[in-house]
Amino acid sequence: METGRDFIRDIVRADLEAGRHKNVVTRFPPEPNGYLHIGHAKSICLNFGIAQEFGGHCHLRFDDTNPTKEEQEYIDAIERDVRWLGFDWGPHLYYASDYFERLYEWAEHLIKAGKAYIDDQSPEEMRAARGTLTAPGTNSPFRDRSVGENLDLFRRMRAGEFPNGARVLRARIDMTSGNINLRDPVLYRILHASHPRTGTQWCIYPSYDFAHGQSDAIEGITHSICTLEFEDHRPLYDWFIENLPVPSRPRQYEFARLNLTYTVLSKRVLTGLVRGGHVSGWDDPRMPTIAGLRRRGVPAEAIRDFVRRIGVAKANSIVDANMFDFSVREVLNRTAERRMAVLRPLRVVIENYPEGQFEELEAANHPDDVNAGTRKIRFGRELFVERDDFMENPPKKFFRLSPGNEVRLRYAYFVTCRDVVKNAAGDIVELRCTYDPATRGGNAPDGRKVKATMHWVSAVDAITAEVRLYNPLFRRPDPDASQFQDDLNPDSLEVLPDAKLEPALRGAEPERPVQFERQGYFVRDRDSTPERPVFNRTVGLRDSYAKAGND
RNA sequence: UGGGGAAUAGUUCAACGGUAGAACAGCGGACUCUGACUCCGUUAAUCUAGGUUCGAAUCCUAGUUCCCCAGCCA
Repeated sequence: METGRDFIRDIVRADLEAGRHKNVVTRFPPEPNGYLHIGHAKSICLNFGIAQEFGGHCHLRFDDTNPTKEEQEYIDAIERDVRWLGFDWGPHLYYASDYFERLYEWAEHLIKAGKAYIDDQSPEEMRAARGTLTAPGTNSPFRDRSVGENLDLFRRMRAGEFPNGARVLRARIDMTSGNINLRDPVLYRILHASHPRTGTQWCIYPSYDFAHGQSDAIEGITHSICTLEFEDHRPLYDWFIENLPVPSRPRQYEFARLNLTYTVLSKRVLTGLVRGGHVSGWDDPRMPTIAGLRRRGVPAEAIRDFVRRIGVAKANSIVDANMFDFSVREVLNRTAERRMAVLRPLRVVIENYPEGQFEELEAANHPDDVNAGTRKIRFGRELFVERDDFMENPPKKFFRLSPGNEVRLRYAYFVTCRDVVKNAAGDIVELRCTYDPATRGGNAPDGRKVKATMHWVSAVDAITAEVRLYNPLFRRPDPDASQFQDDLNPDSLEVLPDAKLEPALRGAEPERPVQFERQGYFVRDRDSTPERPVFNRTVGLRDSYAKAGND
């Protein structure tokens, strides 16, 4: 097992060596209020990865303390996505809501110790009394209620005697603290709402701060790993652990969340994209969600490889999306079988090939893997080639088809363009070519070379398909999350309605990407029908010709 | 002007007082029945200023810049 080197693994290793724990226990704690995205994948790989590497285990725990935002659909989707990513929580599936009763008892414990009180202030009053970043807060007029009164009020809160927002339970810590999280944080609020798991059993719910660390302690989590924005919650996390009779002593560590160029990894924004109809759903292949990436054809292995490459640190950063594409190509180049498909077809007639005649040629399924075997493809008088592979007036560096130029049709013959047929509007509608029968299979006996090999599809055999090309959802490398609509890329989806596929693609399976030679990696989409397959482009092949500015 | 963090090639991450290194991106080349893959070469960095030390990215001091925090969200 390759053990990565990062500051968190260093800490875990040191703790184990020092005998502070005999077993490492981590957890991935999503709130079920949206789908998981590539940023969560970083956390999942970190938490489950550490557990694997050090022989411990990792819990999946839903942080379901806010019933107004959480849904069963998200719980199901999250489980599915974590599993698909390749991780297993075994029997360790938990919910913060499993601990509601114990958390309630611990709240009473704090009240009895004089360390928590019921505040009747309105949200506005509380905000005003909290002070500012530079000015201290002021004590609530309800801060010194008796233990008896606090207990009575808290029990009546639980009993449902008060409407939403009427009162809260707060910790009594320090309204003048420089750390605003310590200015008497809210522990419980009244929420008359149905919870996906506890139904209407409760009408008061613990806050994140009051639930998270205690849940960690209950489960015996040794290393509670979260993102940087929780760094200044750590003193509060520790305060609860120290002031409550918890069964273990977890510690929180923070790392920098993932950012990727040309995308936004914010649940708020992703939810906005879905609800605003900017995408077709959480699994729209343009989405950076796990479900979207899966539908686009990205293998789980590529996501894991990517996460390994980017490392873990505490500095805010934005990873170049090229790194992600690299990992995707890395896996797909190795695993995807090759096929030929013409995305934007241009008809070719081989003038010296007999009408009605066909022959079978053999094509390799993978250039570097003979075990992948071969398949037969049919050649005939009428073919399709890529429109981009022909230029009537080619620039100097263009090696593909042009009038008078000879190229190779992959696995077939050398052909030469003899004539260009246009319609009344002047558009090229057909190419007239000749082939050299001596070059069957793709090599010339006289040793002459061609500078280009092109993919093609036999016209009578071709399957017509819809192909969807995806471009970044945002047009700026660093989109403004607060007004993401302004930065949306209007060309993020490009639909090619008339692609021509070789017949072997009829049996393409979902989640089994193939390479369309010279184009990229594609996968069959679930929108396919028997009559009309639909393919998604997972990622294009690198194209040094286009990159050189030769579009 | 409060509290908490972070600063190393264009980007992401290493170097844990002892030769600043990798990956991605870029550039150049080789190979090629995918202008792919692969291979070779190459450009390129310690936030600033002092100090400690034989020796500092690393330790100390002062400063600069960036990020997070004023939900009854997580």
